[in-house]
Amino acid sequence: MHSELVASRSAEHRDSRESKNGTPHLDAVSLAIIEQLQEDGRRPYAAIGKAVGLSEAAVRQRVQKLLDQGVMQIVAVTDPLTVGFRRQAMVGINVEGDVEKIAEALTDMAEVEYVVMTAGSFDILAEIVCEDDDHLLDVINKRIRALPGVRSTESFVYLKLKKQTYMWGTR
Amino acid sequence: MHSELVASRSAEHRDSRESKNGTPHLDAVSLAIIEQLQEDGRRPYAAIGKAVGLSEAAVRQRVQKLLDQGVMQIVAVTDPLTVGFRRQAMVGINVEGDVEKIAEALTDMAEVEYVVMTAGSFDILAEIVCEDDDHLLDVINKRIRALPGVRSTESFVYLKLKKQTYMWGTR
DNA sequence: CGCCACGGCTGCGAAATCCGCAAGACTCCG
DNA sequence: CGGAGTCTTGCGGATTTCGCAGCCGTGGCG
Repeated sequence: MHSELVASRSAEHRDSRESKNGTPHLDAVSLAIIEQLQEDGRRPYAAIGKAVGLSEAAVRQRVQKLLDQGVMQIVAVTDPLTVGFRRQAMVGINVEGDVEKIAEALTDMAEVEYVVMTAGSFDILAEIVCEDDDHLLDVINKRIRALPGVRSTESFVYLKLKKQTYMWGTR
Repeated sequence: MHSELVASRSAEHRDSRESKNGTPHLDAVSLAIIEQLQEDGRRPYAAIGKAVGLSEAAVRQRVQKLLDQGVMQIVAVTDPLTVGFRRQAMVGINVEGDVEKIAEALTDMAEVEYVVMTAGSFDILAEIVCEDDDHLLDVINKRIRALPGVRSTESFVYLKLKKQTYMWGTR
């Protein structure tokens, strides 16, 4: 079950070439495959192969590897509001001490859907998905602020989601 | 080509029942189907049917409808940093006048991947995906700040993406 | 009440797709 | 030159997808 995107670091068989930060090297063909799947995650391998100039089996193997490596995941995405989660918020967090450690702790919370370390007036931005106000309040005040090292937080409750895309590459 | 999630408003055939805000009604079975596809966007219809207690064809129809309605999209998602976009940022924006109008304008920019209207010290949060610093600078300073009505902006450049999930429901 | 239209579900075959396997081609390196 | 590793290709067989026809429960309407 590949839930996380970044965490997976199996590193079993040494790959072609890794750039120094540890991310696997992606050639133009893999990029093209990803691009295809960003348009339609269920597009058949044969169609993708035709588009990128590869055989069906080749595409299948590359896709499988991309999934195994955690470079990409194929999933259904929705507007949470449509699916019954009525409160969402972005929370900006300031940390004293080990930022990475706090980020890890946030990662472990089920309600936290998105965690990114940033430069600027916040150390961390975290997106939270909750069922209602009580739930949201609980997560922010009882759980996040309770983490040792969290100096302060600022919340931005979502009013309306206007855009959500996954198609860099199609430009 | 369903790129946007929220924008789609075809409204051709009147649906079963809509709640007052215009979002289609989702029963427990459709929720369960979405949940299945959040785990694996390529899971076969038959397997989903077995899991939610429906025939293969029924699942197929419901999935197709969910896609057509724009309730859900099945796509590949990646960490943009891995795919060659080296600069990302969240931008908080303050607006004077029509917030919705600014949000629409942001929606039309290719580099803007995520737009949400919020309550709090920003009116809008927008996520930007760029190829390099110059590109990012250009988008923020030349394009966003140039929009009439944008009072001020604050940028949070991404240092590291720690978590990215799409599995509310699997709790 | 009877009738009909409609949406959703089921159960099939036919076509397309997925998947595993084995063999060839290519690159890199000692 | 040889070998290891990876990528690619080309198959069958199992699986899945797709389209269609039929069935059923609901709701509108005379």
